[in-house]
Amino acid sequence: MMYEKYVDLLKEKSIKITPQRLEILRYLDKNRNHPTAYQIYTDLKENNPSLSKTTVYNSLEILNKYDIINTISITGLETRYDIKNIIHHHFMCKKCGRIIDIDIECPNIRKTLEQGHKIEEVHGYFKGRCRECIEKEIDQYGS
Amino acid sequence: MMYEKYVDLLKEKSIKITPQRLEILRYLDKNRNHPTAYQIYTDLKENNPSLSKTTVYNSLEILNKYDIINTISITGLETRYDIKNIIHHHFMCKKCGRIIDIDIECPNIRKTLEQGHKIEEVHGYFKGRCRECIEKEIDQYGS
DNA sequence: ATACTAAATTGTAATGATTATAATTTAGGT
DNA sequence: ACCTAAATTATAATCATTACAATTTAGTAT
Ligand SMILES: [Mn+2]
Ligand SMILES: [Mn+2]
Ligand SMILES: [Zn+2]
Ligand SMILES: [Zn+2]
Repeated sequence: MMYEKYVDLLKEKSIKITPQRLEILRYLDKNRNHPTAYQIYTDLKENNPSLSKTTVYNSLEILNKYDIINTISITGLETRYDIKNIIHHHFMCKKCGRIIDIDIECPNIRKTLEQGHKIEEVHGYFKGRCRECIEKEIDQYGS
Repeated sequence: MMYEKYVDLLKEKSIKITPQRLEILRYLDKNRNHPTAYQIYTDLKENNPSLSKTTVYNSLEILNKYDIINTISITGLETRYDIKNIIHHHFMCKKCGRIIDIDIECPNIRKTLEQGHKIEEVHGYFKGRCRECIEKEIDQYGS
């Protein structure tokens, strides 16, 4: 019952069901903070000591290939992962590093299609200073 | 006269003018195909044998910091660079690897600002199959 | 023009994310 | 219960980027 949801997701796509894939899927479902492969690996390793980093990478690759998760390359440093939900953009705070969901679609797709290209992925990334960090600065140094 | 334009750009920002920085700037001005640091390095190295890879990275970093160039993290693998011109998005073809300019701004910025965040960078990335690659496939296998 | 100095350049080594490889284990079908 | 292709694992390799320390240089002051 705890993993049923994820079993179904994998069954739909006829991907082989393994405990590792289920754990990773559940992790991404519970942790919507766009973790790195390494974060997923170390967190899950606590309760699954035999888990291998390679398996995390392999699993993320196949889950992405079958459109169950998304990749985010906003930092330029490492790939972040997001379980697929409604389409949205991302905002990265350059101060605290958080990656925040911005619930908008991209209305610009038309222009790309007009030129004859076929769009399979849309990534909208903003970078700057988040509200919390701005407010903290005001508290500290005055408006 | 050949480098005057780039000398002025650096002077404006009070960045120290060095032959290496001028070469890199000129390269990015002439090569609008979003090259990697390594591509810039190897191409410039031919006529500037003493050029160091570290210098390319350092120069790109400072040029980016002073808003003379942009970084593009569309591949997720390595950073691409673009001399700053009008705001635009990028389309990457998963077949041929080209990164193509899409001349649109992002009309979604409002939503991010509404939430109190301060936007300093906007990155719009599309991925898919470019027109040329699609046409080639049709030629080969029929529509 | 010369001398000075902080900053830039250079070559090399280190880091860190990701991928390749090969041996072992396992999921799912017969 | 067995078989086999696929998945997992540990380890090593790769590749982009950064750190470091010695050398050179741009820009300024003398
Ligand atoms: Mn998200
Ligand atoms: Mn561009
Ligand atoms: Zn923040
Ligand atoms: Zn193409």
